[in-house]
Amino acid sequence: MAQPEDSTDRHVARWRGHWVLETAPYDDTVEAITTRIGAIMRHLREHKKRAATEAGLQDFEYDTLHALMIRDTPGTSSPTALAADLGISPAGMSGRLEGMEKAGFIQRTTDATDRRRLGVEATPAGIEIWREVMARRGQEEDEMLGVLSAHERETLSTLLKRVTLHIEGERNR
Amino acid sequence: MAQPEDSTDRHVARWRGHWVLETAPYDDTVEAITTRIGAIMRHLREHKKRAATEAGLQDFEYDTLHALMIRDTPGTSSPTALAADLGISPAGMSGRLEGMEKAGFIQRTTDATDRRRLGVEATPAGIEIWREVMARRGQEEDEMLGVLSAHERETLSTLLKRVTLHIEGERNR
DNA sequence: GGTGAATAATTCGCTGGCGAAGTAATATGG
DNA sequence: CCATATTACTTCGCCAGCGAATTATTCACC
Repeated sequence: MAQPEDSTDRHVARWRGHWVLETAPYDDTVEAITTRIGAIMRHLREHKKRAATEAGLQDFEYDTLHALMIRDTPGTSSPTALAADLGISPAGMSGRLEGMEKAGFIQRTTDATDRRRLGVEATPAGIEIWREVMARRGQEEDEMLGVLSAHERETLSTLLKRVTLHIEGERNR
Repeated sequence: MAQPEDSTDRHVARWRGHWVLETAPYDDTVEAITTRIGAIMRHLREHKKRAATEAGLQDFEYDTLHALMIRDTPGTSSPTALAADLGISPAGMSGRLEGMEKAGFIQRTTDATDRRRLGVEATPAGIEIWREVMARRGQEEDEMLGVLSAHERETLSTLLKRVTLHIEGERNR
């Protein structure tokens, strides 16, 4: 039962001492949750980056392929829609697609009925390398969450869902 | 009891149909957890960015001040240590400090005993504006996690801690 | 105590990404 | 139908950050 400390415990303990917000009282548990979520994300992000690099992709190339593959229409999109999904500017998208087309990961196709529109398609080579990275990420996620029992994972997922429902609901109000 | 769907539910449902990893069986709950953590992080990150901007700081300036303030020695550090905390290169740090010193948020001081070393200190103005952003972030975190009861927050924090202990333990092995 | 290794920060050349302006094509409405 | 607005992407000028090389200082040890 006596859990050892994680870095967040140390952070919060230090924090409580010299930072008390006058306006809102400082809540250890809230701070601990957000800090731990941050730590987990950082871990996953770094692992993703490593997996991508080892598969021969730059981080942003993998991100682009990934955004392309997880759409409702997997492997097909438009530059504008992709940019929106990725949270980058259309200008940045042009640059990425240029390089990735040259590298053979994606292909730009022209739309027959509207010549302003482009299509972006993942090539077989792109899909293959993306799958490679995905497999590694899946393994890492399983490994990471393997410390929890199936039941605990359900609990965790449900609690997180309450939070995401809340923030997604906010946006539509 | 019948919870509505969040975006992750939709993502996972779509996903299950057209993506099954041959090597490791695809686990809905694991995928849901990581996706939701990602959604929460993105929400917090965007809120942080907005709060910083509204307070008159660029995102990276706030990050720098923050890293400086949450050290064991709050408000004081060296460029190298700060760069390591922030995960940026020493070269990038030089640039940031240059701009932030001009803007009056931090100050570089010389070390009396070792003239290679510099000190970085947050100025009163820097601390003030950082606190402003912190207050907003704290409010947002409280608001976001306010959908959970205190008891549920404890549960969530504990489950997350099991995970962070695991990934932190890995690193020291 | 002088020479070579190590350490701290900066400078330099380059890259990815941004916002704004530009180009090209399609939609709209009088 | 023609003029104007809108939409989709690209180009341009700029900025933040990276890795490598540079400068300045201190440490280590024979």
